[in-house]
Amino acid sequence: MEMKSEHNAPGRPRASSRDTIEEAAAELFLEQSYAGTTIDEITQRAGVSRATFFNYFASKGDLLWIDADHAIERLDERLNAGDCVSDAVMAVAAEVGPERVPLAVTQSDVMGTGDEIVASGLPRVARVSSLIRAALSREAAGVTGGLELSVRANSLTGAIVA
Amino acid sequence: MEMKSEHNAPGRPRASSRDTIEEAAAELFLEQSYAGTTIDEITQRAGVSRATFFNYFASKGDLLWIDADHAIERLDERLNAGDCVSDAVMAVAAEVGPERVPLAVTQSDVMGTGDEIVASGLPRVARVSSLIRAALSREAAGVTGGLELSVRANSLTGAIVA
DNA sequence: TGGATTGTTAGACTTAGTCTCGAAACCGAT
DNA sequence: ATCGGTTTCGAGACTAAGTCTAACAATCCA
Repeated sequence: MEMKSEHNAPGRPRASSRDTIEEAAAELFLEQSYAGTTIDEITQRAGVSRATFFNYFASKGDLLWIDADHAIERLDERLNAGDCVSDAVMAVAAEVGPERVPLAVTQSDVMGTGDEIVASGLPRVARVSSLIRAALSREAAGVTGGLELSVRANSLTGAIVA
Repeated sequence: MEMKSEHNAPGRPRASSRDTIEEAAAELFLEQSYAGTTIDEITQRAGVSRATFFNYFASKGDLLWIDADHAIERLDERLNAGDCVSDAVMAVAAEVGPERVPLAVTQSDVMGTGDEIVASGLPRVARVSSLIRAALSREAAGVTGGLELSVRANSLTGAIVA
């Protein structure tokens, strides 16, 4: 388990661009809306090039789900560590707290449809659902009803989203 | 209720472009995948201009959900006609039948991730959910528990999707 | 014949996302 | 100090989706 890549990484060191980009994006999303700001503007304010943006984020929509992605990773860790499903979910949910409202929510209020936002969020839901399904199938090894499994997993993720 | 706009519409008549586009797209999606065909190719084969495409479809992804959209509209009609929810859902589901597999499904098998496909499908799910929520709230006028309403609506849509 | 209305088209434009290549910054070893 | 190796950063070209505008074509009605 490499923790933080101490200080002897081969190659050029990162210029701490990631945090800079996140901050610039958060600012601009407040000033103008999400849909109203281009990647060019973000990288321009962050003082990095456009190529660097895609070096850190796979798509523009990823910016809306930074916090959620962190939470999902923690959930994954706990599940892999053998925690039971409900415990892991509650623990992670408690960690995030209400002050950590993801940008996605605040933006969906501002924007008209929020259609693109919800679309960008779908892969996260799918991932959580997949994680929980796997964990559930490990828990109840005997019950092989795949469909019922999916249903339970989906209803759980639905509860989480709410 | 205007049925089909008999034959005396003012203005230029449609050149039956819509069906032509749908057919061309279906062909190309089979030959090459969904992601592998551009809108230019589709309109080229259909013999219409690119602008005309966006005159009939709001986005490329809409092509995958033509059948589903028809079903949704029928569902809407039935609900507005006062049918009870479960009856309307069953009726529409019976209408579609298994031979009418939407392109979305066949394509998601072919493609790698199917991520974009599922994203393009989300608005449909949202719409169905919205319709059902509205109908349910009309049915049980007394129960104002908005959250429980949403939960029931969502679980119903989930069942439909499956 | 001459609007009024509607469908079609061409083309420019913006933006997200991909790709390639070269330069910059660091490492360890010679 | 210099030489590879390795990784990040940046510039620019490129594709493709989607928007927009303004012109053109076909039809109806008067």
